[in-house]
Amino acid sequence: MRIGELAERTGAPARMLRYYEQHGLITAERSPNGYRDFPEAIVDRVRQIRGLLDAGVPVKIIKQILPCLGSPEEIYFPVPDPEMLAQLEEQRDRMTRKAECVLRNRDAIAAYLERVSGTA
DNA sequence: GTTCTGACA
DNA sequence: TGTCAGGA
Repeated sequence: MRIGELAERTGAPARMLRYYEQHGLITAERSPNGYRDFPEAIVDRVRQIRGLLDAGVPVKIIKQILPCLGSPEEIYFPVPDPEMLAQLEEQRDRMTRKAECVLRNRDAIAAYLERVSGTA
């Protein structure tokens, strides 16, 4: 499929899909006319990438763990690389802190909403 | 009409 | 990331 269709099916703008390809997050064949030709399977891959990106995982890290993502959403390393493991641990901690921050703000907003709902 | 590359308020 | 340019 061409980039336009993939964009519609994944919700990721064509602009971003080209960006992902540039950074090796996804690969695409080339039609005679130069257009990118994406395989059916990358729809799920793009969704995984977007999920990671939305979670705040930098492209650099995604590039490392992407090849370890099976069809499901599980992560496993057949041969754990010490350096990669260290980076993933840092990433995990960053995500933990961010998650806690998000939760705190959600609770603050929820509390505010409860108070004003009584006012209205 | 759709996509391509490169660049930037 | 959005968007414009200049081509194909």
